[in-house]
Amino acid sequence: MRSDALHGQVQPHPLLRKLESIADLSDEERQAILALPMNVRVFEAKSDIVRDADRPSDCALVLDGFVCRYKILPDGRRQIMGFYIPGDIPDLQSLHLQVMDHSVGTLVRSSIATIPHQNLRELMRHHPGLAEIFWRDSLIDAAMFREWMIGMGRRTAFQRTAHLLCELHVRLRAVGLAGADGYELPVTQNELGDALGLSTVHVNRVLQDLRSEGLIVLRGGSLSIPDWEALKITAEFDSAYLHLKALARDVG
Amino acid sequence: MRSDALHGQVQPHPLLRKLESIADLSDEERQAILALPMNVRVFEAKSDIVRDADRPSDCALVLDGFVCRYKILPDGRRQIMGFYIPGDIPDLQSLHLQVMDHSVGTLVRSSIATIPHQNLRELMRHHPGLAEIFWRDSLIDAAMFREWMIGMGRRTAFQRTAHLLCELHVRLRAVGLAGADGYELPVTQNELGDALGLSTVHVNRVLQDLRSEGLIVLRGGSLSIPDWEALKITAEFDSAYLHLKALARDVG
DNA sequence: CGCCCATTTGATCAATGTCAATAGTGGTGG
DNA sequence: CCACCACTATTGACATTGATCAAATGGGCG
Repeated sequence: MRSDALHGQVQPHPLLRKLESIADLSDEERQAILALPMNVRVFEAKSDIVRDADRPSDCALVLDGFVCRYKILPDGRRQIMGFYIPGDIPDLQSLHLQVMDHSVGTLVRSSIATIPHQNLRELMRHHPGLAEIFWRDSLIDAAMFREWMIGMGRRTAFQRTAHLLCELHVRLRAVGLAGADGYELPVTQNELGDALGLSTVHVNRVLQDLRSEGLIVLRGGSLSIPDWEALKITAEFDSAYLHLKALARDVG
Repeated sequence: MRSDALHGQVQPHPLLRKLESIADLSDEERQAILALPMNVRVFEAKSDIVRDADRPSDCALVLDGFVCRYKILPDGRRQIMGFYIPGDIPDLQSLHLQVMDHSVGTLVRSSIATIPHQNLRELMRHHPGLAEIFWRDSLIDAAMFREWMIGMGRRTAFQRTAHLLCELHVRLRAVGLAGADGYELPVTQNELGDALGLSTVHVNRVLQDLRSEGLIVLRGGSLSIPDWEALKITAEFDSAYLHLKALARDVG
């Protein structure tokens, strides 16, 4: 038994939380995770953690904050390809893809733990079960990319925006970082636009539409969702693609 | 030495070709791959290999043909999320994600080898190097999703279409299935639209533009690219995201 | 020959982008 | 505590891309 199982209030390691949201861990595996060497470093808002074309020698675990994966096109336009929250390792792929094909950066001041590839490789060599779980995590990441593709290819700006808000809600809840009816969303409309493939101006209008339909209350980076079912329906949101372990009684 | 190394003309196993395009294999690993049990089955054009919500117990290896990953939305619209060619295993993720969150189907009559999960797991248990390579493959898949997202979010229909044609060319060449200046593209304009997030009508117009600019010659499923550099430039195509092993002297 | 499917064309419409200006808002130095 | 600054949000007018609808053309095949 882990010691903090005695009182539910204690926050376990963010990475443990995350992994346990998508798979079961043995005590041994938990210990091994906790034993990983981590170099914690605080990044200011809007700064890069890893850059396009880098060849990282370690992975970045988000401990606190809000991070995104993005790519800048030749003409300066930016596409954000995913948001990452505490417990996520946005550059896990660098373990097996030497060269970064995009960048990873913070949206707000974030604390990031750096874990050498070498230690991750050793961990997985000794714990094949964990290797599977990390692989699984990267597959879920890919599933999120697919879902975003569906949105950008076939959903309206309105639906797509609602869908993103649903995704973040479910993911944040899965690691205990969202309340029952909302969460902190420290993302500017410009950043939302880059993630959704929309202009800032249009994001602004879509958000107003979502507000006026009573689907969201968004004010100063704080989002609340008065009627989850309604939002879910307009977004055509089905959390199956997140492949979370326990969705039964939860949102989703 | 593998026996067919004696004469370069012999086509090795499609899966070997594919894996060797993204990583180095030892002779032992090659043998192990060749020893995989495969159940070959021919699928007619436009038929499903695996369906959304299925729980597959094996993976599908494309031996011949042209396959795609897609999802149908509630209102019937379709988004194609990737094209798969001989050597690809489009549902590799089913190894670690129990439930399919989309479908995989053929575009043309294709022969598909079915490999039980169990055998793949055993293979990887005995050959951890192969596990890494398969993981790497799934990460490259994810990189392609990201690139498509960039296209749908931030590129015009024109650029995006050109980009897709570039991607397919490089991927087909990497496994020896494309000539120096073109390849067979057995995909209807409707299917292209579903992949690019465009209407069929618009795809038609974009293709005409590409033709009239002399960037492509497309006729009856046969694509030729008169000036690769020109197409690459208009598409802003950089093959880095495909993480192929040898791009040096090749297209890319 | 006739049919089915894919391609092509034209006309019009709707969603979203772009440009430019105006308001908030929070943080900072004085 | 206040004025100022930089960034973010909001609004309006207009431009553009790409969707939609409808119809015609073309090709392959039983």
